[in-house]
Amino acid sequence: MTGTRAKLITGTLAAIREHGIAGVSARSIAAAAGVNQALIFYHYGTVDELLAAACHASAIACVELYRDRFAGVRTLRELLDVGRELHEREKTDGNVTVLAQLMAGAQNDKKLAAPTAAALALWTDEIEGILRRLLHNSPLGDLADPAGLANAVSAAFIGLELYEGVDPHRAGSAFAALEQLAGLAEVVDDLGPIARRALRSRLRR
Amino acid sequence: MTGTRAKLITGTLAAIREHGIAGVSARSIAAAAGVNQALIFYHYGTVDELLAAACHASAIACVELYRDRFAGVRTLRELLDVGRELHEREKTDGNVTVLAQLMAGAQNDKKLAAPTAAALALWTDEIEGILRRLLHNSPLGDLADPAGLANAVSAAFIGLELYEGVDPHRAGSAFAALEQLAGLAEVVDDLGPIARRALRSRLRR
DNA sequence: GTCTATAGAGGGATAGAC
DNA sequence: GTCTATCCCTCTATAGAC
Repeated sequence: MTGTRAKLITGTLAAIREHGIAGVSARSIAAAAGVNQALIFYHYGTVDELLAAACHASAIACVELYRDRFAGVRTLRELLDVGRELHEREKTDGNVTVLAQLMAGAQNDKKLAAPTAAALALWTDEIEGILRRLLHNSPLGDLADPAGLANAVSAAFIGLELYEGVDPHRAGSAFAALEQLAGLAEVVDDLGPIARRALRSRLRR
Repeated sequence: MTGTRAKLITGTLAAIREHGIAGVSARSIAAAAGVNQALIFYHYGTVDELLAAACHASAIACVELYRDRFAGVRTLRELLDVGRELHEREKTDGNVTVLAQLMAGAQNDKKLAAPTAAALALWTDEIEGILRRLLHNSPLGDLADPAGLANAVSAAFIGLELYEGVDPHRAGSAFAALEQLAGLAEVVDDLGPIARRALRSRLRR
């Protein structure tokens, strides 16, 4: 935690959160890390390389932090609760913010695309596992693609965090609407065997 | 179209698309606009002001372009088709890309927050109108909040466009999964009156 | 309204002492 | 590994000629 490389990683994440991808620089990172600016180039060669390393470290750490929480999810309701929790903690923690900024930067800086995609993949793989569990005993199970849905969920979450920083009130109403919608999915999930069969046969067409 | 202010607006949008929010500058904008750099400050005072004006102009024009298309949407399927069309045209047009970059920038540049939120509101208001129509004759109608859902839809779309620039394959699978899910909603929408009543009574609890 | 020129700050990256 | 000092570039914004 006290090594220079570690300081640079946490400093980079702090700088992205504070200044956004448009405002990060070797100087702002070094200031946040409390480290000499030249050390960035000694340890990582270029600023992009450091951003890539920080992106990787952040995703690994954050997914690790939520692994147990994710493993305990048994219902859609619980998945939404974890989402809420993640969203609340975002105000102080800011992991999704970092990912969103890197995604925005990666659109026009192709050296950032691969590390950003890898970080996203860590999240979506985790979510895919959860969805696979949730869908297993659902009448929707064999119709929904867990991997694709996990990607959609991640993308939506990224979009919502960006929305939050621009129009918190509307972002909040979006979260609320999604929870209402999930209530519907729970009802479908909870149908008796007869209704279930009817629904499935309809879905087949 | 040939006035300096108009050139600056279209140049700004081009520069955002080409360089992202991290790479736009008075110089890159002036180059894209084919105009002297000092004119930015003469006409708009600061780069942020120009970004705000371009954001507004882009949203107005793009929503206008899709207004008739939106007005014709009668089913969820048709809404998804418009979404697909918007997504396809995004590769050459890039209006959502611009919005996403401005949202990313607005997280840490509070002068961008209000114009970006206003541009988003133009989109969500349009989508809200569509959803209100779609939900009107649906058993879900009185459970779902059209405004909140419209915000969620917009946020998800922004997230998906960012995803597309970083991992096109996974973004594609996300789109596909959402279309599958919409197929389910269509079935629910298409239930006979008896099943409908049963579903509604379950939802009430 | 448009141009050139430039001030003054901040940027990435390197050389070389320690 | 870490530091200072520095090169050279790009940035925003302004002054002043046309």
